[in-house]
Amino acid sequence: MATMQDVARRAQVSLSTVSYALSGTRPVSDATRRRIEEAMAELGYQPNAMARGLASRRSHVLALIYPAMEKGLGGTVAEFVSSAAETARENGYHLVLWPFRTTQAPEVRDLVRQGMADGVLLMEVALDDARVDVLHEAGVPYTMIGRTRDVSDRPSVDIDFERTTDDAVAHLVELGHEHVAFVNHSQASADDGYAPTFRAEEGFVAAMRRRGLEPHALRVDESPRAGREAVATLLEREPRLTAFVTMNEIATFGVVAELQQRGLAIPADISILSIVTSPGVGEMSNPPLTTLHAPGAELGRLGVQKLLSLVDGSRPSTPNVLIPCVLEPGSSVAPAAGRAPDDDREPAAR
Amino acid sequence: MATMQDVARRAQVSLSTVSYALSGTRPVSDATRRRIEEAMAELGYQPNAMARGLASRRSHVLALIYPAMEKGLGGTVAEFVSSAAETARENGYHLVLWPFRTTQAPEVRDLVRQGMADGVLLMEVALDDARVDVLHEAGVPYTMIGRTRDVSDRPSVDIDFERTTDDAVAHLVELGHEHVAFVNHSQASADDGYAPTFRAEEGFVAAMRRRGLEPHALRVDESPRAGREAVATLLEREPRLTAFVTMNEIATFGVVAELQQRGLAIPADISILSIVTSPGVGEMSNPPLTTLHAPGAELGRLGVQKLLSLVDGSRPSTPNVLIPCVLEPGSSVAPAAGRAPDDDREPAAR
DNA sequence: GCGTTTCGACGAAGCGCTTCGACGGACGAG
DNA sequence: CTCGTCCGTCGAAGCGCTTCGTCGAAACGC
Repeated sequence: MATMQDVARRAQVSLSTVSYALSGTRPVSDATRRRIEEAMAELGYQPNAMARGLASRRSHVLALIYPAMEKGLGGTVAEFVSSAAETARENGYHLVLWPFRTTQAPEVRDLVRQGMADGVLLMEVALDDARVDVLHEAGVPYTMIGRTRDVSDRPSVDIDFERTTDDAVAHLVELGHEHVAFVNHSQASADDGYAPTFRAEEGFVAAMRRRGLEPHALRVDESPRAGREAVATLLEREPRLTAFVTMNEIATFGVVAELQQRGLAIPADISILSIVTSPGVGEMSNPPLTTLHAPGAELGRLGVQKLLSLVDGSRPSTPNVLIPCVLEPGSSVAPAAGRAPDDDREPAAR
Repeated sequence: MATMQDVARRAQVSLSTVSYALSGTRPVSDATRRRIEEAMAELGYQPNAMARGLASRRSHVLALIYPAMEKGLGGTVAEFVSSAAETARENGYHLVLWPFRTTQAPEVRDLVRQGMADGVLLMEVALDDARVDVLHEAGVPYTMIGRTRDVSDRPSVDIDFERTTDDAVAHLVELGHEHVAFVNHSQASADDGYAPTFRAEEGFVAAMRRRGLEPHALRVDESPRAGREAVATLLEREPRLTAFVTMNEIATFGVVAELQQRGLAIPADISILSIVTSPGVGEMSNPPLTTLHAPGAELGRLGVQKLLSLVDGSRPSTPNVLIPCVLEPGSSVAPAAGRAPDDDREPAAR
């Protein structure tokens, strides 16, 4: 493998001149630069990543701490990871995967100290997350996907749950729905400090109250069976329900199945609006679900960009952002039963 | 950040002795080793990854070239990636993500030359894949997930499509099914040289013929709509069909929907056995699908282990392996219509 | 015309580690 | 008691690059 020294010899210049030509840190005359570029091309030269990293104290590696979930990763996570990796690459960085859960803060600290990563992206932060503290103390640039309890000055990008739940409620209310239930993630997720469970619930409750409506929210285990039971519970609590907002993909399938089994047609009798969904999930139901799908790819891109602005002072800094979910029309939402047909159109959710 | 020099000073030994104590490359007395370990603990020492990499010419990084698919990644890919990352970490390696499609062999070559990765894991190899050639020529250790056209001596792990399709057919035949159709991936995937499309089709055809049965295989686009159309096409071709084997998750939902719409009960009238499925997909149908699910996690683990055995001569080498999919019972497969009820049990798939 | 900038290039000192050759002392063999 | 071995340790030479200080020569001002 050709080294920078080889290039220098071939171009009849000193090693350092090659380095400057490559980095642009100091001026190099056009003639010299040309000779160097030729030499590099002829030798197929590629700078050695380790040497460069050692000398510059810049590994050009970003680490992504992702949830090593037992349940397997959902499509949103995959989309996020993929988009993050791609964005990193476009900017000359590598993305390494660090599978660490909230409890593994010490491991994170050790890895960070090895200087392998210039910055860290932290997915699925819990409300109280020791990993964040570790990163903060270590002084490594980092960006959270999600937010810790205190909505502090810590750099983050996140889904805008308030906006998303409000959009969902608004969409349904415009169609005449007044009795709407919310199928949330499980109690177990809440116990783990999984933030979306709280933020979405609060958002839904607020959105309903704001419109003078009674919110019916339920935390439901991530299983079709629990989804079926949720329908039973919620319909008992409020028989006049005409719509469900769901943020629990697996349970949603149970909800659909149970409603159909009870002879309730979707969307004629009951509407279902599934929020924060993974790509393609809507299509897997019959009828296809109307969804507000999670902006996984966008989060990945923005997260990396934000992190890079922290790592590399020369890039424009980007502010903390909240991204709402995007409406993807399906066939599971219709005007509330009993409404005049001229209300038939579905207004945009935004 | 403490350096090895700091540790050496504190433990009153030379730099090199610390290095030997850490690596075990040369003997170090117990007393000395103890002093060194104490010093390391007191300083919170962690060896610098870049320096170590430069000096040893070992980055301790594995690269995973994964399909930067437009369609978004499926659960199997996510499971694979996650398991690969975890296995790498358990062995003291990092996993970096390189999103490159088949056409980006030059980019792969450049990155490899930068010496960032000790070895490369290549997902979703196409039948003819320039990336493999590049890796081969560069002399980097690599392992393919999947296989190229010539079933050569190239290191790989893969799903055992023959076995999986044969298991599927066997399972159905034991239940009395004689007219079975296969819903494959799309023609487009075949045109891209996507190997599973071919291997599974060949496997299915062979499995049917071996039993004296007529195979009905169809390549179907990855959409529910195409799945519905496939049902129409196949039922027209062979009205006596009692079972579908599907290897196309999105289309499968269309298949289910179309059958139900035609008043055909699943599994009473028609059985559906979905193969090479992502985790959790079965539960998303109503009734839940019986599946042979893809061993994503196992492939990830074995792929990394194989690669490490190539990278690091001191590890036991592992042979090329083919892993079959695993039966996950659901409620979409039953004895063929018209069969006696005493045949009611579902035999194990192998 | 001479001193002073400015520009472009050079040499050398690291970055923090691995690894090779060497060496002193303890120990067994003769 | 002496010589050869082996064990444990040390010093130094890189690994391939970045970056600082420096310096010659061309360009400039008065």
